Parts: sequence; C-alpha cells; structure tokens
Amino acid sequence: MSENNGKFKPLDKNAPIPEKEEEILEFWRSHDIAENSRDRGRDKKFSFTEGPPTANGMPHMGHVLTRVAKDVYLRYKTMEGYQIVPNIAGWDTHGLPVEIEVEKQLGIDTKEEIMEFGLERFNELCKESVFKYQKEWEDMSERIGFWIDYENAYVTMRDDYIESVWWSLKQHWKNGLLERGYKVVPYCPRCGTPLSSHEVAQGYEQTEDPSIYVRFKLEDEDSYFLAWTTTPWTLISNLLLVVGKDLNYALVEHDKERYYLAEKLVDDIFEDAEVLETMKGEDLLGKEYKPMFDYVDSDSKSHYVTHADFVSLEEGTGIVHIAPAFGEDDFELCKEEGVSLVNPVDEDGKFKNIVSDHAGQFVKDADNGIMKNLDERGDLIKRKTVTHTYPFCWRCESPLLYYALESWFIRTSQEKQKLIDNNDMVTWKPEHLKHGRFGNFLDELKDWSLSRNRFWGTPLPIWICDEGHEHCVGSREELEDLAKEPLEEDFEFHKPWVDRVKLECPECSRTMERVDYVIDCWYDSGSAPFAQFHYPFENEDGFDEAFPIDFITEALDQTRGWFYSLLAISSLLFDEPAYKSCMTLGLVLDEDGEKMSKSKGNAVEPMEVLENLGADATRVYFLSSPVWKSTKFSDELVSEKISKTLNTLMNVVSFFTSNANIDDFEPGEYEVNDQIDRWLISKKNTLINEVRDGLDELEVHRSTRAIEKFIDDLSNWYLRRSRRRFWEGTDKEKESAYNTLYETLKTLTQVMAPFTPFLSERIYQSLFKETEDGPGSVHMLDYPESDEEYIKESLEQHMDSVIKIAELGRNARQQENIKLRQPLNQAVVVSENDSFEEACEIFKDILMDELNVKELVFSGDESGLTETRIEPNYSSLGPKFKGDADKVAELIEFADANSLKKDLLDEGEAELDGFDITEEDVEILEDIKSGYTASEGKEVKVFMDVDIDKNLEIEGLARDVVRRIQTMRKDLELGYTQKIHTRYKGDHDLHEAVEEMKSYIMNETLSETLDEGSGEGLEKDWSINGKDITIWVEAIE
RNA sequence: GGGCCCAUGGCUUAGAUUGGUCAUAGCGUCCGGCUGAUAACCGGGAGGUCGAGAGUUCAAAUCUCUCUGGGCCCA
Repeated sequence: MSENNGKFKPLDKNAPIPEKEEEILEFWRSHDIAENSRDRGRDKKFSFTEGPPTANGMPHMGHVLTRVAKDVYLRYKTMEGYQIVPNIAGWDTHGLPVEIEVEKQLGIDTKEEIMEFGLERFNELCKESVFKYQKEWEDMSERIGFWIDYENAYVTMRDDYIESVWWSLKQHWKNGLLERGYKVVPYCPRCGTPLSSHEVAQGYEQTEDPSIYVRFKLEDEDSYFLAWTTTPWTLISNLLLVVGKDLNYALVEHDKERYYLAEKLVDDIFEDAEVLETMKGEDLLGKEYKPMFDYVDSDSKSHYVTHADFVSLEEGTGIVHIAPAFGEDDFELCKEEGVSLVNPVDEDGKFKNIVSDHAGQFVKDADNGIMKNLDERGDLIKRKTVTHTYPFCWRCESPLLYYALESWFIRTSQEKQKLIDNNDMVTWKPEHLKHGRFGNFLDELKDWSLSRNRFWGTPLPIWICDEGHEHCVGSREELEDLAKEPLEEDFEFHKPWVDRVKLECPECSRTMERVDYVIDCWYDSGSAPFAQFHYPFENEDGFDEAFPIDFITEALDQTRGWFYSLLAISSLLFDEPAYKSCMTLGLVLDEDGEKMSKSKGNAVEPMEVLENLGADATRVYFLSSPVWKSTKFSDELVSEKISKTLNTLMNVVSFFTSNANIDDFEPGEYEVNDQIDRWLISKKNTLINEVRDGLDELEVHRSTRAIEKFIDDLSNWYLRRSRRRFWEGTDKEKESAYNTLYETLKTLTQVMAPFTPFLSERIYQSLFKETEDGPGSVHMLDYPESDEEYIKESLEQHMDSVIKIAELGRNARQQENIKLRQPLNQAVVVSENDSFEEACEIFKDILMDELNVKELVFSGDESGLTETRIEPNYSSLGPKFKGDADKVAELIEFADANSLKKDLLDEGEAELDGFDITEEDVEILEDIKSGYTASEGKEVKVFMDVDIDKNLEIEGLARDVVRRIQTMRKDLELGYTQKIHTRYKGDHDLHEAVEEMKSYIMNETLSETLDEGSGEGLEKDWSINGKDITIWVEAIE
C-alpha cells in the first residue's frame, strides 16, 4: 500500500510487542545508546545508588519492580539534563546466606566441616556462588530496560571496597564507638553462631515447652516466692527475682505453705488458697532468698528481689526469674543491678562441668532431669506444657538459645539523636514510614552488634595483643606498616589471609592477633555511598558530588536493613543522612493476593512475563498504582495495559503515518485554526505538568495515570472527532490537524520515554528521528517542558462539557430508541451555567455531528420544552376538604397548570372555584413536551426533537446504505483510496432514499457509479429498518 | 505481645494536605448503539450497609475511638 512508500515509516503495529522490543534492545546495543545516554558529562548531577542485590538466587517479580522504579526516575532525571552519578549497579556478596548455599553444595553443615574443607577453598566457592545468577540478573535488567552500568558495578567483596569499609570502622573505633561487649543474642548452638534478627524472624514456629511454677525459699521468712518459667534449665543460673513495682501481690497459704505471688493470678494457680496479706511489688523489693541450685554462684550480691517494667500479669506469677546470660531483659537488668554474669553453658549449648549432674548435656535435654529434681524436693508446685511461638534456627531447626556472647558493637545508641535528626531531613515515600515504622525503630535504637562468628565476610580489622591492647586497622597501608611480615603475594582482605597477618602492638610491641570475627554484611551495603568509590583512598570528587544520595528506592523490607545501615553509617561518619529521598516499594503478590514463593508454586517467572507481554506493559502496570502498596500481579492485569494503552497509542501513530504519507504531509510552521487542535495542545501541556509533578513528588502513579488518560482522550476523542479533517479537510484544516497531531505525538513520545522506553523509541525511530534530524535515540532528547501560554483551562473545561452533552444526547436518543445514525432536526441544551453556552458555541460543529442534529440551540431555562402538570395530592386534600375532595381534585386537574403553579409558588396559595388550596395539596410535575426526549446531567439537560420527517428519514436510510457499503469495502479488503462501482436492488423507500442522496452516498463510499440493477463483484443482502436491499460492490481496476 | 499499614460493587481500583451536590474509573456481565485506524469505541442496566460499631459535626468513604479481618516489621 502507498503508506509504505511515504516519508513516515509504518509502525508494524501488528507484530508482537515483545518481538519489537527485542529489536529495540538490539538497536540500543549496537548503537551503544545506553552508554551514550549515561555518560554525557553534564554539570547538573543527580546521585543515585543501587541497593545491591545478591546474585546467588534468581531474580523474581519483586526485583522487576525495583528495576522499573529505579529506571523510570533515572531516565526522567537524565532527560531533565542531569548526569546520574555514579549510575553503576552494585552487588552484595557477603553473608551467611551465601555460606549456606555453599554448605548445601558441599553437603556439609557445621563450622568444623568448613574448617576441615579449608577456608581458602570455601571462600573461593562463596565468591563463585554470589555470582551464580549474575547473568540472569543482568539479562532481566536489560530486558526490562534498566540502563544502569553493570560493567563497572561495585562489588562488596573487592579489596578496594573492603578497604573503604575498614577505613570507616577505624573512624568509629577512634571515636570510641566501636567496642567489645557482651550481648544476649539469639544463638544457634548447633551452628555455633549467633543469628541476625532477620534470620531469627524466618524461624519462628509453634512449639510445646514445659511451663512450670517453682518456689524460692525466702532467707528470713518461712515462706516462698512463686515464679514461673518455660525454660527450666535456666533455673540453674538464677540470680534474681523481679516484680512489678506497682503491681499488686499477695501472700497466700496453700497446703500449709506460704507463697508470694501476684494477687490477680492466685486463682489461676491455686484452687484453694487463703490470702493472708496483700501488698505492692514495691514492698517486696530487697527480700533475699536461698539459691535454688548451688552449682554456680555470682561473685556479686545476688538472689534478692528487684523490679522491672517488663513484668506482666498476662501469664506466670507476676514474679519473674532472672538468669543474666540467657535473656536480653535479664542481661540488661543484671547490668543495671551490678549483678555479674554467670554462664554455666558452653558454646555448644551444653552444661559445663561445674554443673556436675548435667555436665555435657544439651540444656534443653536437661529440662526433664531438672524438673524431676525440683519435684523430688517439693519445689515444683505445678507443671504444665505451653504452646507458643519460639525461634528455631532457620537452617538446622535447632531451638535457638538466648545467650550472652562476646560481640563487637557500634555504639549507635550513643549517637541516637544524630540518627533521628538526620532522618528528619529525609523525604520518605510513603511519608508515614519516617515517623512510623522507621522513626519508632530509631527512637528505640539499640547498639549495632557488628561481629559475626562466620567465615565469608568483611573481616573485623581489630587486632589484640596478650596485654589486651587492641588496634583497629583502617587501610592496607597501615596493615603493611604494622605487619610483622610482608603481606602474602596473593593477599586479599578475607579470611584466612587476614588471620595470618600478625601485627606488632603499637603500645607494647607484642604480637597482635586478629579477632576471629567477620562483620554484619548489612554494614557492607550500608557503606556503599563511599565504598563504591573506594573513598577516601581515591575518587574523592566522585564521592563529593554523589553524597548525600539524592534518591534511593528499594523494597519495604529494607526499612531496617539497607535504609537503616545507610543512615546509621553516614550519621556516624559524616553526620549527614546518606540519602535525601527514599521511595519504598511494596510486595509483589500473586493474582490472589498471596505472597509469591517457589514452594507454593505461584511464583511468576520474570523473563516469561517479559517475553510474553513485553517490558513496556509490565512497566506501565507497575507504575500505574502507588509503588509502595503491595501489588497483585497477573498476566491479565498486564495485558490490559497493552490493549488499553500501548495498542491505542500505536493505532493513533498508525493512523497518522498512513494518512500523512497519503497526503505527503511535511511538518513545519503552521497556524492552528481549529478549537479542537487548541484543546489538544492545551491538554498536552497540562499533561506535561501533571507527569512532571507526579515524578517530582515521587508519586509516579499519578504521572502514569495522566498519560493513560491522555492517550484515551487523544484516540477516542480527538482523533475520532478529527478524522474527517484529515481525510476531507481543506489545505488549511489539514495543515492544522496534521501538525497538531504530529507535535502532540512527538511530545507524548518524549513524555512517555521513561515509562515506555521501548515503544517510545519505536515511535521516535519511525516518525521523528529523520524528519526532525534528531539524535540517535529518543532517550537522548530533553524532557518536554510545558508552555503555560497554551494551557487554556476554560477550553479544557468546555470540552468536558461537550463530552457531557454528547453523552446526554445519546442517552436521550436511546430512551426513544432512535439510533445515532438517524439525523434529527434539533437539540436544545439547557443550563443555567454560562460555560455550557460557551461550550456550545465553540464546539457547535462537533456537538451537531456527535448528536447528529441539524440545529443546536442553547437555552438558559427549559420553559417551552416542558409542560407543567399538576396532580392533586389526595392525602392532603382528603382531610382538608372531606366530601368535596373529589371535586377539588377534578378542579386541580383541569385548571391551567401554568397559572396555578405561578399562584402557588408566588402566593403560597390559590383559589379554585371558591376552594383555597396550598402547595401541599398538589404535586407539581414538569413533563417533557411531547415530541421531545431529554436527559439530565449535572447542571445541564439535553432535549432532542424526535420528530422524524420525510427528509430526515431519507437521510437516515442513506446513511444506513453507506454504512453497508463501507462494510462490504472492508470485507473486500479494499485500500482506502480504491474506487468502486456500486449496484443495488431493493425496497421502494430505499430506492427513493438512494436516488435522493446519490451524490452523498457516492462521495462517502468512493463509488464511481451508483445505479439500480444487479451488478458484478461482492453481492450481499441487507435489511435496513425492515426494508430489504441487495448491494453489489465491485472494485475498479 | 508491641509498632506500622491496609480494608470502597464479582475483580482491580480513584477518592491527598482543606469533611460539602448523586462515591471514580476500568475489567467482567447483560441490553442497545457506533465503526473504512484500534486487541477498539459509545450509551445504558444489574451490581455498594465505602470491613463492623460508636463518636465529633448542620454534614463523614474522609476526622476520633473501639472492634474484626489481612499484610509487613519487631519481639
């Protein structure tokens, strides 16, 4: 067809979208478009840092969302003229999950086995493992259109990166913020390591534990404290009992023994106890009791009653037993009380030898023996079991112990106010996180336990000598200076290399050995703002221009992960927030709203989606609802974006291309000569403002929705209303229409580029690149700016009115079953609002055409179009006029409705043949005048004259005939400009109509001839309004 | 156990700061229309106690409280 030969390349809109996207990818690759777009060395900087994923697992749909969210902003900012710094990807490479993967691979699961296997080899495997799915990650990212630089990605396990981390740790150490201490941590005795809270959270399970009530004999009184515990083995380490200061307690007698316990709980425990005395918890403070076991003793004062606010009356006895080494609350309390720590349990979770009866026994296994012992002594008052959630090791399923361990801390709690102040400077999306989840977390900030008893991680750079002097190393140079021997040739900043380095103590010159720990890998990723630059060792400028980071976005679960570690580290190092704005992303759920997981089998494979539906549709889908809300994901939801948005736009483009080619359209300077063009230009500029606002406010869904609405307006209103001007307009009309549509598509393509980078590129390449002599890619263009001069709010409002009026007109027709193809004489628009009158004036042609009427009239009121009808209200008339009621009713019905109405409304009453009636005696109704139909909307009513005279009928029939011939043309797959011969045979009325409207029909259908009689070509029988006609259509060679 | 978030027709959803006519639109469904660009489009119907209850107010989907259900985070 001729359109192929024109200036504008057709879009090939019937090709599958994903296939075309692949071509665009290839185009970008072969022309280095991403690199060129990225590296433009501009002065304006916008800094972004990628929250590094670990590539030892396959990317899932949630990761697709993070790519999309990041990319839309980076593209937008790039088009706005910013240089994104540093615009590189990042990989998180350390941590226990990595070790676990390797352990699985090796079929081992203990630290000893790892040591046997050899640390060098083990860490080598870790290194490989973290990049196992790197290709899948990069492929997915490329396929979705994420243009970050993967070649120069930062990697947390590289020596340079680790050196920067060491530098930062040394700053903390010098500031007294990096210290050794004890911490009660969830500890897996089987794996021999403490677990991070993140890991603990994965392992909560319902379990049964003993629930026992035991008594402690008072020192100076013949009575007992009654305490409760679910961990009998901790009783061996009991050092204190605690009560709530303000809670009520009672001394009761039961079985001739006396017990102290919370008053409220007495009945829960004893069936028949006599309350001897009540008191406040405060009154019990300081009372001493006899140790329950004598295996261990504290070298400080112990075994007395104190108080704490964690005592609750929900369960137990209101008296809580405290063993400092086995609970966080216990530990903190003992620290405050000055009770020193005792721990009779070794690192494997077994009792040490001093607990002679249970030596070598795993603590949980000792429960039964301990309980038996207590029972025999009579100290076990009650024994039950309780089902509660308890943490288990997520990989070996051992019950975790809360356990006081040596640990290295960053004293974040000392700098809490800094973190809070810095958080105040951050823009959060959604906003509630700032003072909600995240803010609360900061308010209750604890020290950051940094050390991990594992192998694959950044080594904690602290060396200690026999004298107990400690030294923190902050650089490679410092390490070399202090090392006794030169570093090994293949030295790297990992175990076991670092462990082999012995230092000379700067204080006493003795040999120093490194502590065994590696650090929390969240510290690694939280160091990204400087470590990705190897700051401060190099790239100081790079760091300066990128810090603080302008924008980060990651999934909501990073709140206490990366978002926290970034803020904590930057606050301590620089007293600045690491990022200025943080947009969180919600979970991606399956179509039923369930979390996607491999085990459930409901996980959607990202690449499948991208290959079936394409990246643009997926992007638009994710970006069209608030990104921080959890999103349900299904093919259908994404497909809707194809049919509603992408296809619609492609069809507009395709319409433009084919017609512009036929008309040899040349874009250029032009004069806008039609209001609908002005309207579209106004809408376009409004769109730019809306899209920019949405992006600037980090509410990208507002932008996306504005685009979708605009495409709908463009296709289903502007184009539908403008088709005739493209086909049949005068030169002036065509010039205005073509140029307006061309300019609009050009702007729209640019506006959409960050959202639909593929389709935008396609459209740009086929329509604009050559015509405009533009850069190689749409992504090299600037982001459109709105021209306020062209925004005409009243015009946009008028068009809304027009659409409303057209809608009402069609509604009115339908009430009378008059089809749209049937022309009518008159429509009357009634409104008290002047803007409807203006709308009718400005868009008169459109309205007449939409309503298919010969005349359009506006009126400020509906008099003349309605008839007042007044009906008697019997329920009022009855009691009032009694026997005359029927007579009065008759008078009302036959009275002149208009004057009666006037009297009633003006005077409040009227007289009818001697009867006084008031408003409540009647019902005033306004009927539509006969011969009209009407429909009412907000502020406006549309009346249609439904009288169809002979002329109108003929015209209607002619249009029906045209419509049939057009259908036949379509069936014959004729080209738009193909001329035909048309013959027909039919009903008399139809014959009359065709002859009357001959030239109109010939013109509409491109018929060279239109005659009665049978003909050649396609033959078809039709029935129009019950009248039969046969039509022949034959293409002219 | 604590914190935060969410709840709008069968499904997906709009309804911010500043409560204000008839609660938004799409998908699906039924009826009708329109069509020489569209995987379309247009009009209408059915379908809603805006999770439940109370309160503030002339007025609440919107503000407050309580509860229920779901989610996330933390213990």
